[in-house]
Amino acid sequence: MSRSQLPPARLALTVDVVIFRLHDARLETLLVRRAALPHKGRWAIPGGFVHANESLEVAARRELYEETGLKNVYLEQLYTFGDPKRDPRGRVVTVAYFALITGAIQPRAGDDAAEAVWQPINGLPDLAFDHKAILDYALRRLRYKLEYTAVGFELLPDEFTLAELQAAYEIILGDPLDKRNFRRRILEANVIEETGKYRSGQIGPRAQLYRYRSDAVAEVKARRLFP
Amino acid sequence: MSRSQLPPARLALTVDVVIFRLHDARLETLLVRRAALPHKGRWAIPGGFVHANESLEVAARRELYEETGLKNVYLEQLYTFGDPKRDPRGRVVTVAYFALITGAIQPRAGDDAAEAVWQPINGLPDLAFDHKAILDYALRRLRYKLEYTAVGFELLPDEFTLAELQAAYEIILGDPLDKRNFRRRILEANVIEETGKYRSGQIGPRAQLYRYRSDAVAEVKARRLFP
DNA sequence: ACAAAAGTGTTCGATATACACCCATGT
DNA sequence: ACATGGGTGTATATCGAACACTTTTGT
Repeated sequence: MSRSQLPPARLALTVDVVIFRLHDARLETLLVRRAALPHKGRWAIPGGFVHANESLEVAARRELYEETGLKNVYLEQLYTFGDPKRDPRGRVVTVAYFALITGAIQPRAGDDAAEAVWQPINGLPDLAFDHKAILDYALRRLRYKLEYTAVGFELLPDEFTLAELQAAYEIILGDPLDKRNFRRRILEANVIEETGKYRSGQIGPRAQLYRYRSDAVAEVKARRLFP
Repeated sequence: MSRSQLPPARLALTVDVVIFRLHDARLETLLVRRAALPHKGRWAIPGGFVHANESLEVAARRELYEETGLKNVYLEQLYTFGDPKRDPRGRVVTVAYFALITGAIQPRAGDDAAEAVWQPINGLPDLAFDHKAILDYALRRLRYKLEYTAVGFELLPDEFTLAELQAAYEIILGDPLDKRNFRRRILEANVIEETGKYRSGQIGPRAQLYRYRSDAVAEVKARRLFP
């Protein structure tokens, strides 16, 4: 207990943001190569210190913006990692977030990163600190959420075809889904609506474009979307 | 970014532990009355500062032990609350946990608490800091977990009757369950086993006592226990 | 013409839900 | 004897899974 006055702290707080995107039919995450010690030269999840008067989510969004130039993307707190030995410099507790973005963003290396690149989830390099554990955790959470909620849309552009949406689910969940069952479920879930527009330019018939229904509820006591 | 050296921190880290128990057919949580400023005299979730070389979970277990004398109970990280204004003393980030305990424990007030008492979830008093939000979040998570996993056992003694188990679920989920369906599901889920012993001393037939199967898996891709 | 991809229903098995009585035991 | 509470099975509705063909369009 003893909550009456703040103790002098040798303590730092960071946020790390696992950023996912779909690209070339693969799930990818953004990694930076560390330019400084410790773990200089190793790959890491982008992140940094929380500023003095900044909430955790604002800090995470700031990091995300510095790396990708994106605002207003899907972001969710994941878990807080606080093992006393996780950082050799001292006590550094990190609040991990995960973000889902859309499209082909050129990453920008921050001041502490030599490079920033998209890495496919399969075949990741060794990671600095406990970042492997953080990434594994984020991936589990992404798959879990995808089965229960409509969060998959966050990885697609504003308008998409049902085939593209199904492909996104298949890539992340890792196994094929039945086309007719998929379409029925996603439509009955009432989370997307037709735009009235079509995608053509391909061999075959034009495909109806859909958009996410901003007024969709989902989530609360929702039945599993893909059991 | 700038992760090369630790900044001087005016920052404190606490853990807060929402402790649930079942008592008198009600769900209760342990609250302490604050003995010091800020929020002196108001009710709060038990918690305190994380020590220098202590992991977050160890800190949470220590707080739990100080309040209840219990070790080895169910404990799970909930969420990290870090709004810069949540504590008037300065920047205090708290990692919230929730714990499930069993039986009639006499709470012990810590050094910063004037009293520690069990409060039924319905009709809670005003809480200090952002503790109302933390408690609401914990409650949502408890209900959610109960529907999908077998975590309800953590609120019961080692041996229990099916009627007691069903009552626990009904209290927490808030609506009645069909006796025959409940028994079928919980037995088919294969998470409990007969002890061979019976509870008697009541009017009516003796009730078989069950125990949690320690080798039960559950959780991973488990079907919803009570849809 | 041909290849690629969009769109569309039905059947069958599994699971969830609703529902009522008998009997053992303690008072 | 009576009140309390433990234990048990079935019928129906709903949901999930498997499955194939036709049509459109670009090359």
